Amino acid sequence: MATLKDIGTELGLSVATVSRALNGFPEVNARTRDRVQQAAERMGYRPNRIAQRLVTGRSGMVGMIVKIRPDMSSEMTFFEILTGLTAALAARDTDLVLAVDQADDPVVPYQRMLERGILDGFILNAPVPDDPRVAWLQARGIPFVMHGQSDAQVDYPFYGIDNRAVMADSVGLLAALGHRRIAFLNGEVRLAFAADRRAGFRAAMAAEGLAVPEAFIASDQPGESYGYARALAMLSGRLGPRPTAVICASTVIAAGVMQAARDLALAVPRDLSVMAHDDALPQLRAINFSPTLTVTRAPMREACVPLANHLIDHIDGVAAARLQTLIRAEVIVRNSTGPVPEGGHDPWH
Amino acid sequence: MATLKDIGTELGLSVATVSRALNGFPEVNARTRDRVQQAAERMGYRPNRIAQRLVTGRSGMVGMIVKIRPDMSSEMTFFEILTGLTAALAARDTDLVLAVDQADDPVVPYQRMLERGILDGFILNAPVPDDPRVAWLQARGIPFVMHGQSDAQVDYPFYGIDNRAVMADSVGLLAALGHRRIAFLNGEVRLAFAADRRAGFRAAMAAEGLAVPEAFIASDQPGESYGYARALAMLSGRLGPRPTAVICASTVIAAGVMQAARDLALAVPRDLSVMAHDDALPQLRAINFSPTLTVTRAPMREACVPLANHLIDHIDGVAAARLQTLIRAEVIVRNSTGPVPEGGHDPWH
DNA sequence: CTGAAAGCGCTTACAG
DNA sequence: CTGAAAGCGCTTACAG
Repeated sequence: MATLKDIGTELGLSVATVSRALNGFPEVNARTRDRVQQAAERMGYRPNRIAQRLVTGRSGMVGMIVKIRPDMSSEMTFFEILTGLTAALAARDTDLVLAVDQADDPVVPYQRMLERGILDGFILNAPVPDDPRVAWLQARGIPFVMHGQSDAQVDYPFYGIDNRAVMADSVGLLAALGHRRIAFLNGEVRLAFAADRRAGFRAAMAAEGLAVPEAFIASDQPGESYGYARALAMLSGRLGPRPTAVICASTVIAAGVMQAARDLALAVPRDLSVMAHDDALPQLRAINFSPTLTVTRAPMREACVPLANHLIDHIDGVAAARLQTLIRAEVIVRNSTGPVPEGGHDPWH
Repeated sequence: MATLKDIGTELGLSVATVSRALNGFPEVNARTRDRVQQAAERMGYRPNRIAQRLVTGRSGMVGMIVKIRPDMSSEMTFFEILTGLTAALAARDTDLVLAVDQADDPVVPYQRMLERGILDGFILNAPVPDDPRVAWLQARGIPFVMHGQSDAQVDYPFYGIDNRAVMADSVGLLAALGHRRIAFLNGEVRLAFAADRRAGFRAAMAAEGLAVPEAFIASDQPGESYGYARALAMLSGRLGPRPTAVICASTVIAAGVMQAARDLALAVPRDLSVMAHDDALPQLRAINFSPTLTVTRAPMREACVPLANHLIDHIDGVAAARLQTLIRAEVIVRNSTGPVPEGGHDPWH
């Protein structure tokens, strides 16, 4: 592998000049720069990242800890993030080091990764309220960015969607169609995003003057069978009055709800309106549902670009306050939502 | 962060001695070693990996390229491998850098990763026959290990299961139960493992003197719906004589076959024997099937230990010939296989 | 048993 | 505009 010294020797220049030429310093003579660049090209020069990193004190590597959950939806999401993130980081000359969390203590895997001593920072995901990882990393001055933050009142970089707005938009859309009995199949409420959505749902329902029976809110790991089972229970009437509309935390859950509707011979949207939040997972596209699914939409993969940039900018010294992005999900009305059945029309009777 | 120099200054020793003490060189005085180790502990010393790597010429990082396939089974498998691999690599003080392959050319992502200049080697997976990545990496002298190799006649390190033996064992077990019409729902034959299994299936059937109608072999990305659809087609009799036993390339496929059997009111194993190869994915355990599934079994996660060690040993200079592991899957007879229906008993008539 | 020195391949003040 | 030198934090022959 050619080094700066090799190029310098070849051209009768010092390594300092070669380094400057290659790094585009303005003071180097234009002809010198050209000669250096051509020689570098010809000799197949590649900078030794390790050496660069030793002197700059940066490793060019960031870490992410993934938690195994036996749930397809989180795996699809993880793949999507992995795709977007590795591309976005590579554009900033940064590598992603992964580890799998199998521990109980939330900070242990971070500590273990840090001890290996080669990380500039972390990408955190799946925040919980008062996430213990935040305090731990902040106490040690380790840069990080939080993915999925939806509360803007924090002092660290994050990227997330406004989950309260998601629920306000969803409830608003259904209420405008006349629905008053709206159910919500949420994700796991121990996660911040789901807690925020639950709060958002309650607030939006209250704002519309609508009641929220306990049976209308469920929460679990996203999965088709969860959606199916809960929808079946709610729609069978076993749990009390039946909802005329269901909001799902994800398209995976919506797939289960749709199946339950089919099994109960309910037509969507005539008998039941269904909508979901859509992370744009390629395996389960809202547009392929039958009928096509009304959603609030915020793609995961694209989100990885600002996510990666926030982290690297923060490592570069940009203040956290300037690295906080809260985006509003897009509302896309398709064919799974419609007016409430007349007079609370009950197709079972 | 404390350095060797800090410890040396503290103790009145040279960095060389401190380095030797910490690295367990035999020549250092026992008391000196103790003092150094205590000081290192007290001062929270962590070796700077970057500096170590600059001088040793090793980065302590290996790469893996994952290919996105919109198929749950490959995602479950990937998670399983990620879990085992990061743990096994960490035990050898090595980090895993991941990238996602979205290109057409199979070597492009490897080239791109290599250009970033910080990898000691690669873990390859999902080999195809005459895999172009092999020649490309060998031409450049880049160490790698192949996961899923099942042909031992190669000159590079690998870990894999003997796929021909898998089929010989499966066919042998069913033939011993009297089955003569055995179908095989294979994976994608463009992948080496599936090509090997197909060859193994044909050879094993021939050895038993059994015919293999074209309709009895299918091949596709593993998935429940594939298993369901193909089993339904075969068992309906539309494609000719019906099989009395089905071998599945994975438990995911077997889940689809079981569902098809249920929908056709066929009892397993009375009317149909079902078996599968089992990668021991925690999300879909053979023991949770009803009836419990007879399998050939070779866990993915455990396989990552020898896989990681082979690669690192190879980077350390161990000859490829000593780093080739071909294991035989275990045959586990459970309740989904039984004697062939009497006289080729046909439950449909 | 320990130390002084060279070196891994870069970057970057400091001189000229 | 270019070069000589110091330095990033280690490892490891080479002396003593």
